[in-house]
Amino acid sequence: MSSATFSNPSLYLSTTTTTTAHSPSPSPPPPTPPSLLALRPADLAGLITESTSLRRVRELHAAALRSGHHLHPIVNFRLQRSYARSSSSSSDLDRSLSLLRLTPQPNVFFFTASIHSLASHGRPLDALLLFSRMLSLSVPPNAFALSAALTACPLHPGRALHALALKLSLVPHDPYVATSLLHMYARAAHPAAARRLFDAMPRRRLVSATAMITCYAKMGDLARARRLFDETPHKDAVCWNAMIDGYAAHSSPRESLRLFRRMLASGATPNEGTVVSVLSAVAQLGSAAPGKWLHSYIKSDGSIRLTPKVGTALIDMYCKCGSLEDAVAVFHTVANKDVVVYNSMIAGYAMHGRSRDALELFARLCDRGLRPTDITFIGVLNACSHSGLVDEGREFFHSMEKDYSIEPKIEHYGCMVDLLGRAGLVDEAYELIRSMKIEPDTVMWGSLLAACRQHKNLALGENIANFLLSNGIANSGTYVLLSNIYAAVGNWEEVARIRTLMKESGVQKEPGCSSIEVGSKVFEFVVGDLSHPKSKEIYKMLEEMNGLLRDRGYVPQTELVLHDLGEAEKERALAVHSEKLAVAFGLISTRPGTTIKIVKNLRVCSDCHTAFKMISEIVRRKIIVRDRNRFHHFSEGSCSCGDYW
DNA sequence: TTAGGGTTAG
Repeated sequence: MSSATFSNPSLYLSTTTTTTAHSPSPSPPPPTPPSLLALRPADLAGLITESTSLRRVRELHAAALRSGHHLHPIVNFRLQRSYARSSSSSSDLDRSLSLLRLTPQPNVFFFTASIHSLASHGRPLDALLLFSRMLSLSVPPNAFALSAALTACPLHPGRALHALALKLSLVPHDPYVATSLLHMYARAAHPAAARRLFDAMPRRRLVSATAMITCYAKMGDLARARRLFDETPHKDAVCWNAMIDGYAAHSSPRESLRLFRRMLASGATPNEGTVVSVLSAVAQLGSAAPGKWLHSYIKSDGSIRLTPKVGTALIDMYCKCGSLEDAVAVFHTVANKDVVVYNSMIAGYAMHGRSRDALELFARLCDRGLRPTDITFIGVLNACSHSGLVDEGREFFHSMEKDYSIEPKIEHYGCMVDLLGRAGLVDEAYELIRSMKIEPDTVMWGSLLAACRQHKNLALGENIANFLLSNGIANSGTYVLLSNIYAAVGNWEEVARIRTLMKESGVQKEPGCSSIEVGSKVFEFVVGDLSHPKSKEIYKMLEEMNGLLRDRGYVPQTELVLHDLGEAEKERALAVHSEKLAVAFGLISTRPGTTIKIVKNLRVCSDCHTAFKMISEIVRRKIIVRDRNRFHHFSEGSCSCGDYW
């Protein structure tokens, strides 16, 4: 439990109160109409309950203070409830808490409203403290107070609350308490404990089933989640969302999308949460057609507004589907943009290599008075890294701690290692890793290893690879990169040795896979794929392209081929890479002049990168490739990455 | 009175 999580426990935990604590508002109250001052407490209380805006509540609060009725128990309670219900800012919440403190003997209702407010405003530990304060004042808890305290409650105190619930005979019969406990175990990744509660409940309610489904889905146990989901009748949007989001969050975007279509067919009404989950699924797929369809669905459905959350998800989706223009258009339409909206747009610019735009947006974010977050800096550093902006990157990296008090995390170090490594400052990158207080991860080593290959730094590359191999933290990428490093310096004996080592240790390179969308259908290709019905035409086009490429001086980079093959076979192996097959298929099945969009699961191979630049010029078409790291926009013989990747 | 959804390097 970190003390930083407690916002200001002394505000309501202390029995002695200070002047400031008594004052509900630091600023002078607004002028009070004389008519309000003449009201009797009961009438004032009635007006407070009827008021629909926080502004009105504040006005009535001011009137209560002026007339001295603020200590009247009913007026006091109604004010507190109104603040607790509508508090959108922490100052409203604190106002509500100070009212609680003003009340001589608050009852359980009074406490519950505040506990609930704290818990639902991301202060679960403060909520728990207040709950324990209530117990210490001998106010008996009920189901309401207990379930409020359990909202967002962590496992350890949660277990104690479970015991208390048993003592009060609230479980398993009270559905609210039981479901709150179920949620608590679900958050703590204790599906077995959650399931025991669920099975003990006398009646299976939709909310509890949804909580259980969410629990399984969060754990990645999609099969169990789905079984319970299918067994649950009369599902509402939240229940559908739990399952749709489960698939989206565990790399099953197709299943997520399929379920969303079934949801629509079933007549259930999607809400904001649904579209946010489905948008993230579409972003993973990277296919523009379902994304566009979803966007028009949102626009046509009057009930789903373009809130910052929906906007963020849309921006992210468009960026990852290769349509930066649509993302920018959405960005400009979102009202009340928060920092997360900016973050998604900055990250979007970065992944498309539009570094200057990313940095400009960062400046605009600061101008608007928004505070950048750690994630903002990941986007910013990534932008620098993709364009070789070494000095800027260094500056941002230092500034995040110095000016914004954000301690760099492994992700930020990862960006810096990548930035320095790509720029050829391999030793500086290595020094940075060694200077870190955090343990480096394999990906970070991999990124440095890749830099060693790129800049032909054999000594350091070998050093790192041996370290990874002997410590058992090498992955298939380590072997491939090490082999590439030897190939780059022409040490073919070592290349052969690594290949044998790879075979012996049983590591296998993750198979590359490229997909392309044609006529709103997605086609996938692996290396040497022959499964497509149009395979013959695809290979014919490939051969034709190869001829044209050679005429322009293209030389296959056979040193990239890991297998022990003859030169001709190596060339053959390169020619049938999944991304080349996808582009060939695109060329034969789309109209001339249209953009070809490819999604690849790994980094685009450097030979394909060279080939695509030339192809874009030969056929006068744009080719957009999303690889594991970023986007490449090929056009007129060059790539948006400027060969810096 | 319950529940859930957005951004994240290589």
